[in-house]
Amino acid sequence: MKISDLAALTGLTAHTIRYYERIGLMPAAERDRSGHRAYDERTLVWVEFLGHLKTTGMPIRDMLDYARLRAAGAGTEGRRKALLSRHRDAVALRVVALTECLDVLDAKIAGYGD
Amino acid sequence: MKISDLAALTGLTAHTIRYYERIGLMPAAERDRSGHRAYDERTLVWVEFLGHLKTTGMPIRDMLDYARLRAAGAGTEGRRKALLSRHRDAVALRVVALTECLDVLDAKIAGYGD
DNA sequence: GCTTGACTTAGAGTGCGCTCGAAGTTGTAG
DNA sequence: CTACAACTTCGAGCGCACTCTAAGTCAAGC
Repeated sequence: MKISDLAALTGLTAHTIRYYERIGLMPAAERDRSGHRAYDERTLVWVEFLGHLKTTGMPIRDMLDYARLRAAGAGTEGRRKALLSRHRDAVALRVVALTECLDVLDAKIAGYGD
Repeated sequence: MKISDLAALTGLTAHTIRYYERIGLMPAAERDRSGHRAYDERTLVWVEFLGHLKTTGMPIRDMLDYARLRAAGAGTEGRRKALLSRHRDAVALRVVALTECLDVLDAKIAGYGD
């Protein structure tokens, strides 16, 4: 899979994928015989997971912490779990906040009548 | 109410309040006899509403559209309602997306065992 | 063989939303 | 009268997450 394929599948641009690699969010990609990046299924899964973290508003610096723990391999599971759990709780709080704001918006909208 | 009071009540800084005024998010503040900004209750309500828009991720340029319609007064209610309705729907979609991501996170966290 | 287009690198530029600093003025407490 | 804190304006700087440009390489199709 070339970088354009990964880009098409993930919705990122090739530029962004190289940027993610550069900052350490993705491991250095394998290369084909012409020096082009070659990706496999595992990378796709990882990028999609990053997408979930991004959708939920995790800053890149925290994704980097997680990526480094993942790269460090065995022995870091506890810290990875803790990191994700903290994030999960923060997201749950944001869902509550957003839901409350929806009520405010609905009231305001209703106030404008038909 | 001075700018520091409004800042304390809203959680913004005085710097940010002046910035909001500068870009047009807030009308030019009244001044007391020494040239200091003097706010009333209505401003507080407006800033709190801006806070709801901000919490729900509305970009400042959209808040500006809303603020300009509001400043234009009567006759813009329909457009104000439409703007808020569009935003409301976008927020509702984001709540759904976040909730789905919460499931993904929970599954991932569970995968790390105890 | 040559064009075309996707790839490569390094590094500069962009848009957002603040955030801060400098330099000066004013109101209040001791 | 003097400190001192809080206010004023203007404009520069920052952190984030990309986003794009330039200059060059490479492989495949006509």
